[in-house]
Amino acid sequence: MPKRVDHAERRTEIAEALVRVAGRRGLHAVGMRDVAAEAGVSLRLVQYYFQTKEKLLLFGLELLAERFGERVSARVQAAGDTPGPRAMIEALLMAALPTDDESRTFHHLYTSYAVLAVNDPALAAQPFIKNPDAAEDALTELLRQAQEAALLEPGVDARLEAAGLLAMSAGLGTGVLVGQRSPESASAVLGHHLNRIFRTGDAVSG
Amino acid sequence: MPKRVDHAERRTEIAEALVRVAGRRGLHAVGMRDVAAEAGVSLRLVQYYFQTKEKLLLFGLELLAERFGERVSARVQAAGDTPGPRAMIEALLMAALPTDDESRTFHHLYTSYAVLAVNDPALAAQPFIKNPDAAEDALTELLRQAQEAALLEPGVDARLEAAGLLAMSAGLGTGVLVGQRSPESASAVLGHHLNRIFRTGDAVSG
DNA sequence: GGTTTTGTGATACGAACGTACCACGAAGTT
DNA sequence: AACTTCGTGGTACGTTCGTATCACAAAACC
Repeated sequence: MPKRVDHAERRTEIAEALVRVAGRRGLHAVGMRDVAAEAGVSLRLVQYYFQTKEKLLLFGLELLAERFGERVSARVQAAGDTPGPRAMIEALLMAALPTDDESRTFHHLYTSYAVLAVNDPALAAQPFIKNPDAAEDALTELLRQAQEAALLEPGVDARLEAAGLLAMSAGLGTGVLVGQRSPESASAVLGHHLNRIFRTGDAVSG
Repeated sequence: MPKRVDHAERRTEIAEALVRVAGRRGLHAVGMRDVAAEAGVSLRLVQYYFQTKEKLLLFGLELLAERFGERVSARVQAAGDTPGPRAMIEALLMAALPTDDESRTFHHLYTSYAVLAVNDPALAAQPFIKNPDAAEDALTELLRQAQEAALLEPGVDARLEAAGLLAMSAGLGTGVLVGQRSPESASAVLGHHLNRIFRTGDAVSG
């Protein structure tokens, strides 16, 4: 029976099953058996490709981060067609809000991992948790470009602003996730803050 | 042996033990036996005062919310001595940042509960999770007062601003919690945003 | 072609968990 | 004084979980 199989591919399939089932039932409620069932393989196989649950979780986080990074990039690039850096900045921030199933799952699981990371050094060491975040650098750069194009109000510090906006987006995301706030209201808040940073469109063209 | 005992008091003691041990080891890792040990009582007693683990968790969340509310109120009122509404606003926002053990535990556990609430209707229905938040109303009111005193830049929408600031504070708090960011850097970000909302102090007095 | 590696299944094991049960002594009640 | 209620201890039960073990067939290798 054993055809030679691509380990990396198999691991990805299983980790995807992990993400799916954890998104549905919560990361805390997911066991090896659930992942196996969701992936349509035996428990043994999950053990075979990942030796331990911790390794599976770690890989799941990597996958999650990678997939979400791709999603955000795609959205930002798609917004690149629209003229002006604001469209890209908005795309970056809005992509992180839990507006559809995919981003909801992402927010949910990322927060779950963040909570686990508080007591788990191995998780805390993962780049996606630990890093000053590629997103912050990217957003800072976008803000700088807007600044050079004289699109921003004076007195804006690009780096601090980027950090604040991302934190706000994350915080709003959690609010949406737990049902405190609608996606529309979250994006209204974000929009208002962007309005206070960008100079008014009319004034610029006039 | 059985002296008559105050149930409410006992329940509080046990729930405090839950909060302590969960803050140390993570909510997901806490069992009834751990709570019993931490509270210095038998497993049976935890069962006696709370029939089920779910009820214990629910009560723990209530306690957490109540205690933290008191903390924030105390800080805000203490800042009331300093002239100007900005001090109070800053106190409100900074009190939520995980700068010491107490606020760290609060952030950690609140986030844990929020994650659980995604898949647990009983938790999601808890006021502290569900409500548009007393904090948002309070902050909105403070901003309105500042606005009437002509302390804010024009174009600020008090309610949207309040929501954004709270979300930012929460997001920054998570960053601090997982070690992405230092408390100092978080409060710098918050401070910068407040600076952009408040009119410059020099200009006001001059 | 024999042998080692590789992929897969089934199942067992020990620990931990939430909960339930049994027992008993001290207060309170009548 | 008899009886009921309340607080408490100890412990057992059934489940679930992560992991380990045994077994075996198809492929790869020499």
